[in-house]
Amino acid sequence: MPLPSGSSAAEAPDAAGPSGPSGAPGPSFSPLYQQIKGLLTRSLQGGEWKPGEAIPSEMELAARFRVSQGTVRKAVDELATGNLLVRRQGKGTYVATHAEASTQYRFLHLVADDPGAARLQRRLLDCRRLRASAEVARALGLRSGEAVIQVRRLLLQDAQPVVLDDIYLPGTLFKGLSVERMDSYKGPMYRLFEAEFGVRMIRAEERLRAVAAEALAAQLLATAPGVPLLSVERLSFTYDDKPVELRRGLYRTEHHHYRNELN
Amino acid sequence: MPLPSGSSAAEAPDAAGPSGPSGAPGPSFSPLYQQIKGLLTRSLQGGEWKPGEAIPSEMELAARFRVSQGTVRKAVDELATGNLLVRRQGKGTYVATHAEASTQYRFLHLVADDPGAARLQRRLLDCRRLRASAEVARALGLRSGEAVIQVRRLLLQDAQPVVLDDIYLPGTLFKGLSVERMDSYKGPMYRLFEAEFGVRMIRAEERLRAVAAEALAAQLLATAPGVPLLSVERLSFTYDDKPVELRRGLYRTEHHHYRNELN
DNA sequence: GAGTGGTCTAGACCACCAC
DNA sequence: TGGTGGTCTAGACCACTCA
Repeated sequence: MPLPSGSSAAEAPDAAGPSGPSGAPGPSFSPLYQQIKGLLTRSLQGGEWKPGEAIPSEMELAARFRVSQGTVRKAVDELATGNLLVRRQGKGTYVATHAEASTQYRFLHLVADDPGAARLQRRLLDCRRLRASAEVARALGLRSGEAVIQVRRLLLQDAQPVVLDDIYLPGTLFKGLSVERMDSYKGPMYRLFEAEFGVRMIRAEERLRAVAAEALAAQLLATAPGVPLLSVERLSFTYDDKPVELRRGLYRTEHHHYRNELN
Repeated sequence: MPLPSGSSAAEAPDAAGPSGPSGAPGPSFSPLYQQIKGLLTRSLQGGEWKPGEAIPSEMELAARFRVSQGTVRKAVDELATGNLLVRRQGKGTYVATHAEASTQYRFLHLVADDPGAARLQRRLLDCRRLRASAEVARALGLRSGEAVIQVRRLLLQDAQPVVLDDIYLPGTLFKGLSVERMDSYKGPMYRLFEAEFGVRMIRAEERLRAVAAEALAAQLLATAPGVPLLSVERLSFTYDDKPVELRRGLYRTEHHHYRNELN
C-alpha cells in the first residue's frame, strides 16, 4: 500500500493487498503494475489511443496513475512484450499496428525455401454473407445461424498459387466488408481490419495437419487432387481473448515450408 | 560507468561505454545487465551450476559482480524468459531442466484431437553410428563424413504409431549412446542428453511440410503409402547457438494436430 | 525467523531523437 | 536543448518457503 493515504485520485488504482487497512480477506494479490497494465489495456481496447499513435510518456502515466515511473515501466514492458505496444527510444511508446513492415506477416509462418523468392501476391476470389454453421459458430462464439462473412482468397508467388484461405468473420463486427473494399486496400488484411473496423488481432492459435487436396482445392491451387497440403486452422483473438476470426488455410509445401521457433 | 573507479574486482564487468574515461571509440554500447547475462550464461555453459540446481541468490550475485541487486535481477529475468533459468519465489533461482513435468514435451507440439487421450509411448527401433551425409553435416556444422549417431524411434498412442523420428547427433558429443542406455532411461530424451552427456537443448527451429508417406515410413507407421504426413524437420541448438541435433519427424495427423501459438 | 524472490520508490545519469 | 525511453542504484517493504 505505498500510496500516501488521502491522496486517492479518481484514476488511482487500489492495490487491495491481503494486509490492507480494511483487513478484508482479499482472496488474491494483484501487484500495482498488473493493475496499471489492466488500465492501459482498457484504454487501448476503448480506443483512447489508436493503432500507430503514441501513448503518453511514462512520466505522464506515472502522474496520472499516482505511481512511480518504474511501476508504469514494468506495465508497459509487459504490454510491449505482448506486442500490444512498441517502444521507440527517444521518441515514445506507440500502439502496435499491423501496418509496419516488420509485422507485415506477423501471423503467416510460411516462407519460401528459396530465400530470394518474390513477394506474395493476393487475389480475392469471393466474399459473401452467410449463416454460421455449427462449427464456425462454436469457434467464433456465435449462435448457430448468425450472420458471418466468408472471404476466400489466394496467395500467389510468381503467379503460382501457394495458399488458399477461407476466412470467417462475425457479421456484426465487419458490416460493409466487400470485395471492392478489400481489393482496393493496399497492405495487410489485418491492417484494414484494425483501421476500418476497429478490430485488432492480438494473438492466435493454429492447428496444423497434413491433408490430401480435394478436387476443388486442387483446382484453385492449380495442382492435382490427392497432393499433400498443409492445413492450417487459425483462430485469432482480440482483446479479452475474444475470438474474431476463423481462418482455414491450405498451403502448398513443395517449395515453401512453415517455419516455427521453439523456445 | 557506475562502478566506483579503483574497485575493479576480478569478476567485475567493465561497461566500456562509448563515452568511457579512455575515450575509446567503442563501436557498441553494452548495458551492465547484458554483460552480467553473458557471465551467467558462461557459467551455465561451463557447468558451474548443473540443471536442476539452484544458482546463488540475487544478493550473492550482486556482490560477486559488484552491481546492485536490480541489475542482477534484470539479467536473471531475461534468462528466465529464455527458459534457461527458473525462478521460484521464496526458494531461489534454478537451472532449467528438461526433467520437469511442465516441460516434459516442451519441444513437441503434437497433441491429440481428443483431450482425454492416453500418454505417448516410446519405442526405439534403431541406433547406429554412421558417417554424416553432406546434408546432415551442413545442418550440424560438421564436415562431411564425420561420425554421426542416428536414432530411429516411434511414438505410439494406444499401440497406434503416431510419430516416426529420425534423430542425428554429432558422434563426438554423444559417445557411448546406445539403444540399451536409451531404453532403460525413464523420462524425456532431452533429459538424458543433459544428464548423461552434458548437452542441453536451449532452443530449436522447425520446418513443416505436408508430404506423402513413402513405402518404408508407411510400414513403420502402420498406414498406407501415399497418406499425407506432417514432416517436421527440427534443428536444436545448445549454448552459443551451436546446432547439436537434427531431427526428422513424420507425424500422422488423422487424430492429432500440431498446435502453435502466435503472438 | 531467516532467507529468497517480488514489488515499489525516488533519484541519478545515459542514449537517442527531434527541433 | 529538451523530452523520451533505457540503465543503474540504494533502500524499503511484501509474499513465499522452510526449518
